[in-house]
Amino acid sequence: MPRYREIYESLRQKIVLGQWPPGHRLPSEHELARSFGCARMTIGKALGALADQRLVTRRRRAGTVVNAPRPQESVLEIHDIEAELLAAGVSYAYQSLERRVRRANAADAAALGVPPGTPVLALTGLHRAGGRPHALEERLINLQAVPEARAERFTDISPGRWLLRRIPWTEAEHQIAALNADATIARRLAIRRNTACLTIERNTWRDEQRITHVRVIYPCDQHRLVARFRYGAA
Amino acid sequence: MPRYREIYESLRQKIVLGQWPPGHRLPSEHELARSFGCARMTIGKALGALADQRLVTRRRRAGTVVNAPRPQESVLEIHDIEAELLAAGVSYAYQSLERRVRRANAADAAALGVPPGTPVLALTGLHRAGGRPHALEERLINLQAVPEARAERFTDISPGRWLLRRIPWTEAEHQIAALNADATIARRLAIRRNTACLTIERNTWRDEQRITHVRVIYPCDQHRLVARFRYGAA
DNA sequence: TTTCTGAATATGTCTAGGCATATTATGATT
DNA sequence: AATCATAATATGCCTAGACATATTCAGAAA
Repeated sequence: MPRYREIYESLRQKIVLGQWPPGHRLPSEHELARSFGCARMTIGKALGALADQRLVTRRRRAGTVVNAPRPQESVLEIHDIEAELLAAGVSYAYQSLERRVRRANAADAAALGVPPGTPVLALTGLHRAGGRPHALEERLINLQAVPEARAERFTDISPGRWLLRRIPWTEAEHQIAALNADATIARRLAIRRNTACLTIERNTWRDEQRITHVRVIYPCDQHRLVARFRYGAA
Repeated sequence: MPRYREIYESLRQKIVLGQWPPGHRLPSEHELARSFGCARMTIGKALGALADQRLVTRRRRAGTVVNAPRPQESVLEIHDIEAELLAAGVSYAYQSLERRVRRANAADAAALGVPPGTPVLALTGLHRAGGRPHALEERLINLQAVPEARAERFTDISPGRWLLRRIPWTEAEHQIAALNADATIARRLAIRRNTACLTIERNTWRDEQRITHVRVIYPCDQHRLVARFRYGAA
């Protein structure tokens, strides 16, 4: 284990176990370098890592101070449905239900964040796991950003995969919510009306330009999202 | 802007805009140092930041290689309910519905991850926003880990806040799911039976020791989780 | 051809020092 | 007492060089 990591761990312990409470000021880099017997830059690397993890705040002249624990922050991994199912050893298939090129109406424009009239590709499809409906996907693709999507049929390739391979994205936003299945959703997912479903909406950007908006609907018994977080660790 | 950050941004652009596709090998640190006219350590800092963001993978002798885009990873912030409501300018109150000290039964043991028979504190409470029910909370606290909770009544202080201030935690796991409100949930939240609800379950550890398990239930129209992610940025 | 061994190479880490800059503390002045 | 200029200080960033270590590549040996 490299020296700076040892120092990082040693300082981290003091913080997460409460020995150095929030607000406590750490010794200066010079002092730490002396006490650990290393160069100041090595200490700087360890303290920088603590700051990256938001365990401490560093300000010139003011020094390095222990932060209050963050509320509840977590890294959420929203996996590719296909990869997830294949990893679980379940067969996967994508089935196209609707495909339409149109000029964005008001709802499209709001969801995708483009001016009304922009050409969009609207797709609805079903992800099947082991032959049974697994999730319903409603997607809008901005054809100004991804003109080559116009030529693609998406009859049995998931548009998510297709896009992920082709279009580099720089920013994404997820919104997670619950909804009661209406008649259409219930029919397509082969569940009873009013069954609670988990929905994940995702907006994707490439440098200010909107690429796609997608809403994936999972029946409540088929999916949960898991997010794990270790306080002050990579 | 510091030099290493300029270099980081310059390299990042090449990657996220597809100029350097996945699999592409970057010039060596020495070459980059020469072309940017700086010391190797400055390049190392920039490349290290790219690696932290998982934009590249670095291996000795093999060099630095552009990664395939990550599936869909996001930073999820699950805010403290009270802070969230107060920030929105809505009044907040916590109302205790049940409080019971008992030895863990099978369900408690499974949820909290402790052996059956361990003393636990089981709490049920309602978060109210503007006087109306906002979320239902079901919590188990491991009294072996937090003995001082036995003395606390939790009649009008939210146990989440109380714990957050007192107990340093090192690891947390969230699970997000949807469920149909049963009769009890519906009554307590003043919603109709079968209304879809978003549930967030959270397990908290302190160095291997389980501290608490909590499930928060939100009616579908009262809450959505938002997670944002910038590809390759802090 | 295959396998092994050593050389080359890129990164990983570290040192010892330097200048820059933000912020705080201090002391002088009003 | 209040304000302001100045000095002290801690971090932020950087250089130039060094040794360590993992990995690959090329050539030698079987």
